[in-house]
Amino acid sequence: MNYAEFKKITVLHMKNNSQEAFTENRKDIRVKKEKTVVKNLERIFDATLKIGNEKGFHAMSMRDLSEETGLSMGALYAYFSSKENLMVMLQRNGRDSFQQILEQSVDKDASPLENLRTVIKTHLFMSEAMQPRFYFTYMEGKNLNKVEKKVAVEHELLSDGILVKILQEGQKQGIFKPQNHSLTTALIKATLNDWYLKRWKYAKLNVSVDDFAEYLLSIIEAFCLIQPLPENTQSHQAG
Amino acid sequence: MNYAEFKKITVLHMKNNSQEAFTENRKDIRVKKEKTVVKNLERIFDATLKIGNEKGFHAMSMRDLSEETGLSMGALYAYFSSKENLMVMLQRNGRDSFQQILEQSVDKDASPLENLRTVIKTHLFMSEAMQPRFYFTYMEGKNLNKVEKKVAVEHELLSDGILVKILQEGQKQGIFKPQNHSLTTALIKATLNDWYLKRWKYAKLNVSVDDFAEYLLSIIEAFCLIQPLPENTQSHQAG
DNA sequence: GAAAACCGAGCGAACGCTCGATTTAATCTT
DNA sequence: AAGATTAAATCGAGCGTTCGCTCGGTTTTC
Repeated sequence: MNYAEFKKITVLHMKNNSQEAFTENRKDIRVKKEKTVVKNLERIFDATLKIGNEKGFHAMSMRDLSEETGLSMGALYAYFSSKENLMVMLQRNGRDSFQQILEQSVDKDASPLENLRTVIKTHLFMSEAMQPRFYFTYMEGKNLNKVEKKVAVEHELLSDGILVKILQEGQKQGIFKPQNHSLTTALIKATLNDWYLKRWKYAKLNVSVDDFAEYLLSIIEAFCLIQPLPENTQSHQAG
Repeated sequence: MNYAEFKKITVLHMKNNSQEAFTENRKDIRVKKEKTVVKNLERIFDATLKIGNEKGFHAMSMRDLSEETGLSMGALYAYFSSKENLMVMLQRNGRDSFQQILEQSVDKDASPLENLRTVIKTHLFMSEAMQPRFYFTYMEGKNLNKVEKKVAVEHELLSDGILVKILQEGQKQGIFKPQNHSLTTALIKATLNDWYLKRWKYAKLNVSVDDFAEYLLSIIEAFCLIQPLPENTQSHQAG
């Protein structure tokens, strides 16, 4: 699987997440008609991500958001109860579907190595397709209140668990070396996050998301596999 | 070298960086006596890092800073010309000495492998000793103006260059495999940054900074070395 | 007794948010 | 089909508060 293939299959699944936001935040939303809510929530989310990525969520004023969305101040507050509530909605929204897609990507009948490759690529390709959202979630997560911060941490550990489980299964099958799989996973996640956090660097290095995936996987495999794979024919060397 | 040894040698070198800040920002500072400036700048920097890490720099008000430092609003503004100027001072300060210490840690007579190990540990141990500063610099860097952002990017590329050079030299000597050393470096940096960005996770995993260093190095060596080292006697396996 | 350092009330501007007025859409009546 | 009625959605000036920052006055230092 490469990014182009992934996009065709999965992007549609991720688009209609403002509909989820409607059902999950019904009580905070004063507008009745679902169609209207979905349409305007998407505008609000997109605008918030745009401005938020440019100058940070806290520096974004509701007047900025009003201008960007074309909605008045009053209209905006029909879709969320406060600025913080908007932030929480944005953080929650998409997190569940992210976890879900990651878990669905695991194939029970496939080998641990195949699953390792699939999960890493899925994570990477999702962040590529929704870079502003991932960047925003990472950077603004620290400004959440205690409760929401705890929820975010638990979600991250849950997501880490997918990889840990695959590594453990691989060890059990005698394919992967016995190692600290939680730590391996943490390091893998760090590099996966870097793809959307340090976009400018990889653009400068002329590295595509497919290049990145293959390179990262070759590192992980060199470390984890007991039986090293035959050398890849494509060269990794820079120009 | 482990963290305890590092701390004894290098921490003193990093403490007096508010003195540098004085000489570099003389024109923006109204207070004359160097001793007074150094003392109060350190209080201001420490307080800014503390509050900034708690609630973000933008959410920190000058009244917050006044309370935390024990200085009045008027006194504060004798040490910087604006809130943004304070941010810029903090970002610049320490960056040069960081680069300098990293470069000094490279030993021309040592092997590339030794230098790789030293540089990675030095980076890691510095971020451990000054975690609030590193966290602040990473998280608030995006809120800088265009010029300062460009300076930050150039510094990062400069710092990456140290590792790239070591990897290239290792390849030349036939110790390291021919690979995309810039990309390898980017991935290494991503994991190094994760150490101070996701502190809670490594605390939960009960991983010390020394553990982290050794584990990361074993991954890098598995990927880079042509002649694999004999298996480490200490087990990486989790409990 | 200057000079240096510090103080903190107060300025205009911008903030998050509200609410009565207004416009738009949906439903009912004939 | 057209007008009347009601409900839904939007509007934006204005509220109270807080923001970054200043400056005339006070305290500290030498």
